[in-house]
Amino acid sequence: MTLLQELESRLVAALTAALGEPVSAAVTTAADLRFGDYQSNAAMVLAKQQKKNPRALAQEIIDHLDLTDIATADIAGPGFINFRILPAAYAARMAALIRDERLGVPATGAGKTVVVDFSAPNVAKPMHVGHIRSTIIGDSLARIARFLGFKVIADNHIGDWGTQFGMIIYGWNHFLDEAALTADPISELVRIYRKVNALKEDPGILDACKAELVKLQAGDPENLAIWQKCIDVSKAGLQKIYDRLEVKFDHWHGESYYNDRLAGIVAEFLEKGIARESAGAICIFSDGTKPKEEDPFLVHKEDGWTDNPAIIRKADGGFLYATTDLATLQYRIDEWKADHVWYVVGVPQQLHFRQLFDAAARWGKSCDFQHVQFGSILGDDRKLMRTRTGENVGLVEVLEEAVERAAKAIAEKNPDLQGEEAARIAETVGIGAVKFAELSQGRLTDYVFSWDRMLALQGDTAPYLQYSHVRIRSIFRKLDAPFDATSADIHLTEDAEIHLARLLVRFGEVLPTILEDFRPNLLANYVLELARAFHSFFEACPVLKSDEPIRSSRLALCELTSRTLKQGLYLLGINVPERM
RNA sequence: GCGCUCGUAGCUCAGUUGGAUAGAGCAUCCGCCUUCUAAGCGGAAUGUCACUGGUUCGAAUCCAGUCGAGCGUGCCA
Repeated sequence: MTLLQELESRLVAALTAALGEPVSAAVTTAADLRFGDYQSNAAMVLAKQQKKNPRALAQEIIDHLDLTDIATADIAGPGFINFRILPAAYAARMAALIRDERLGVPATGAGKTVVVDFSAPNVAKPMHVGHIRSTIIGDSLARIARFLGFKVIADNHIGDWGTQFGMIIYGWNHFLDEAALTADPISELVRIYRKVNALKEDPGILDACKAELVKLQAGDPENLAIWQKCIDVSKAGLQKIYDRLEVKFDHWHGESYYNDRLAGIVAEFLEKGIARESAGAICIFSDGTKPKEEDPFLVHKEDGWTDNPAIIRKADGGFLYATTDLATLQYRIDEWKADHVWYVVGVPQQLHFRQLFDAAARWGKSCDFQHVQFGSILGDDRKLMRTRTGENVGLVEVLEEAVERAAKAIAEKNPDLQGEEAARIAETVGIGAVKFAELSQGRLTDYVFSWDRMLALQGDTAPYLQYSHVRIRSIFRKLDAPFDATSADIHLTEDAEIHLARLLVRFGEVLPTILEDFRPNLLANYVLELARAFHSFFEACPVLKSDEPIRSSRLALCELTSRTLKQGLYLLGINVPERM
């Protein structure tokens, strides 16, 4: 049980005793350290319901509150109950956490299977900075869920079957430069894609592209061979980026994986009356089954509310991503026994997911579907970055630049580091900086892409966090004999020590809340606070030069901080160097 | 038109779901390396929480409206 849960259960016991009936109450971390460590506004909430005086009620609660060996409590302001944790209680927690491989994190996901659908780039298009959010946020959520005990299936649902292949095959047949394809396959695919994209104003060419797509989806061997070749080179290119980012998938079930199920699904939807034909296409309509406020299929047009269908088969017989998504969701439930599916996809697709989830419900698929949406990365013009126009910054370029800047910083700040070791650290620091920039902000905010913002190395950044770990390791490097943290007695006397303990205890409290709203930035905030607490401790409290038993106590505190920091950063997908 | 996501310090952003004097980082100013890595620490300064009303003991947070930004709204994904 976390410290917060312990306080909560004691508070509930006191409330029940005071009021003579069971009541629930919440404890939160204190808004300000002046008020203590934790606080509750239960007295004010209940006083309102029962028309009592909040401070008097708070006193009544405190009279029934048993906080022996944990904390002291007092009343403040309009009726807050503030808890101050006893240093001895923190010390006891520290000793327990040092022996706990899970660092106090409860296994809230045990027994549940979650499919995390993230990254999902279109193959044969370059990954640009706009793709970074899904990849990094999704990977972090997958890592966090795994640590919380979920069975996690990370699935890269790549766009390998869409309309762009009509254009690519057309381009392959008309404009392909074989030499360029051998030299740099991805760039060549991008080049022909953009070339055809620019030409498709011509209705003749557009039709030719559509015809190539229909041939492909019908199984034409020549187009299939071109398609396969495109997939292979694209996947190899993507894999390089994922390796560099240390992002791993359990599966790459792209859209093409579900191809042979699509016709059956359309037939089933028609048969069950969920879908019907309209203007030659097969569509899912709401048909007035819901009030318009909560109906994803109704959209307002100039002439009023109108049914806005999800199209699952085009008039020309082709299938769309609503169709593949239905097939995919069926597969994930039937084959993977998913209890939850998290789609880490941008805000612009929210209408699609509302319709998809609604259609799935009508289809009888029960599962917790979540669209984990995130804001857009905008260009300098404050417009969305788009692949088609090709003006935006490539993902590889961003990583290269990040590592280069990190290398420059290392050369400046620690010239002793040289060669291969320096290069490895630059990679860890540079990539970490990019990931942290992404994960430390709320996922819904739109932002304008900026090199300095994404690659900052000062302040609230990954290097600050990595540096705190480096400082800890440097203490242990200077240690003459091996140190066993589990046998140390913990003594907390200095403010900086107590504050460090205060934060170490919170790791297990923070982590489960992240998945309530899918907000890795809460973890980012936590590790920043932890690192700040450590840096203050490091400046204020000598470790190796202090006398026993303080020396061992502080070494144990360092060891626990090191593990917690490393684990927290790992869950954000960020590595820690031994020195920097 | 309608819907969605937003609007917080000079800049970039947090704000634990209605709580106490709204917080960080950057930039600015003042201190700190004969002591475990100064990519650091300590301190100062910085606000009409877009605007107007409403709900209540209490609002950046909830409701209504206005202004502003981005996105979406039938055969792309």
